[in-house]
Amino acid sequence: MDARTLNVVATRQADEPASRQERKQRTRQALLDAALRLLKDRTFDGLSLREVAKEAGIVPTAFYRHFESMDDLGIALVERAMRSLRTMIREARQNPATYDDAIRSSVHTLRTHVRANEAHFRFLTRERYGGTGPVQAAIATELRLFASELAIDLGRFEGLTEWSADDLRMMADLIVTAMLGTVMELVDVRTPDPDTDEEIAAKARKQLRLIVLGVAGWRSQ
Amino acid sequence: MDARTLNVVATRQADEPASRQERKQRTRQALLDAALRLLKDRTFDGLSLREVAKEAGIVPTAFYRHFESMDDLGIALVERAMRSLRTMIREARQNPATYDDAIRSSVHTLRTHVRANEAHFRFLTRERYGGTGPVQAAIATELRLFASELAIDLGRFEGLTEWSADDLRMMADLIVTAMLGTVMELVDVRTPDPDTDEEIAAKARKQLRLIVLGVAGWRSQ
DNA sequence: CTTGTTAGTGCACACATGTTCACTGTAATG
DNA sequence: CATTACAGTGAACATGTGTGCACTAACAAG
Repeated sequence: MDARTLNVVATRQADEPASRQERKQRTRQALLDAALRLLKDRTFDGLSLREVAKEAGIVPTAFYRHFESMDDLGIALVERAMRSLRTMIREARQNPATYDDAIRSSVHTLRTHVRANEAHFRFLTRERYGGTGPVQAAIATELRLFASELAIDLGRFEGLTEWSADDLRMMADLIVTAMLGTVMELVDVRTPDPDTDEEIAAKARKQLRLIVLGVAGWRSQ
Repeated sequence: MDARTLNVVATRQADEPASRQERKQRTRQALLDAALRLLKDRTFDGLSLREVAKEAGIVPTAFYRHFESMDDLGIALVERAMRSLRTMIREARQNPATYDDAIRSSVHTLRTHVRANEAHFRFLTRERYGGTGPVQAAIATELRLFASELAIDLGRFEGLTEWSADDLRMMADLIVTAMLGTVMELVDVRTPDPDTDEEIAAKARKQLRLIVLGVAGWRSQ
């Protein structure tokens, strides 16, 4: 049913001998991938060390050669997923001329990046809202940071240059929340096809347009 | 530390004898409450039957007299939590005169109801985004329904009477997402105090105002 | 009063879990 | 070539898990 084999460690490029640390990194990555794969229909704290080890094709005890606990693995996962997110943001940032261009291109890169890194984004959104413990905390921190940067970016748009930092932050938070909602929708589709994706993207664009239109009439109370 | 005792079953009103089915319902409720209590810092699928039974003060096997599985318990929990939500909505619905009144009173009832039923709302938001399986599905369905009703309500406001059903739905979804975000913030505060609550409420009001202001400039593309 | 129903008990089972420990084979280092 | 470092193994542990079964005691119905 699934092309990816269970024993990921065994799946190396044909017969690369590979150095020692290279192989180590490889199984470390295999553990992360295994976890990500299992997280498709399980919550992080409904996930056991043994399960992940088995899925990665190593014995449970070998897990400790790479992470000192599942929480540790979780944090590493957050870091990897956030790298995906940051890559996306950088691409979305190439200064757009108008609001409409910004919206259109942002939603486009969101859509493509989510589809290209489904597991990462699923993990991020799931654990952001549903998680507990260090993992949820780590994600919350990263996203707060991300919203701060967005607030700064927003401050450069016309009509927003006079806004207070507080108001910019509230708008940034609204946008982040709305976009995470969009990510959730994309990632929760069981069999993705371009039509439903476009539907979701269209809705996201409309939501952003609605928010942006509000700027014209805004005065802080 | 916590006033609520472990053995909830034993905690009945002094010495009410109570009928047979009354007592049954009582322990059923005790199981639901126990689960809700444990869910404060655990995910639903990181929750074991034995744990819940122990917290409720009964032996694991007695669990089956009330629910046939944990998923079953989960669904019952969704129903109870949704009753809280519906009660809230009904209160928020008393037809307000202006947009501003609607926003102010809605956010107020949101805030008070969330604080009065923290566990319910925490469960709802957590499992909405972070959950898997039947529980998450049940919540998703209920919230979709809720958004539909909100869309209809919105259609009666001035400036929105001409909107297409699709656009109303997209606006309703945006509002629901934003408000769930607010619920999350409220429920994630470790030590709630009126000041931070008011801060969160103020941000929610601003976000709603921003959205509503967008209505004036809207034309569907 | 007798009888049947049933919420809750206690024991048992076959697992799954996290972690420990002594081990092995092989790549890296001298 | 000899030695060391170390990723991965396999057996073992104490504990937690879901669930089956025979049970008890108290209530409800006849």
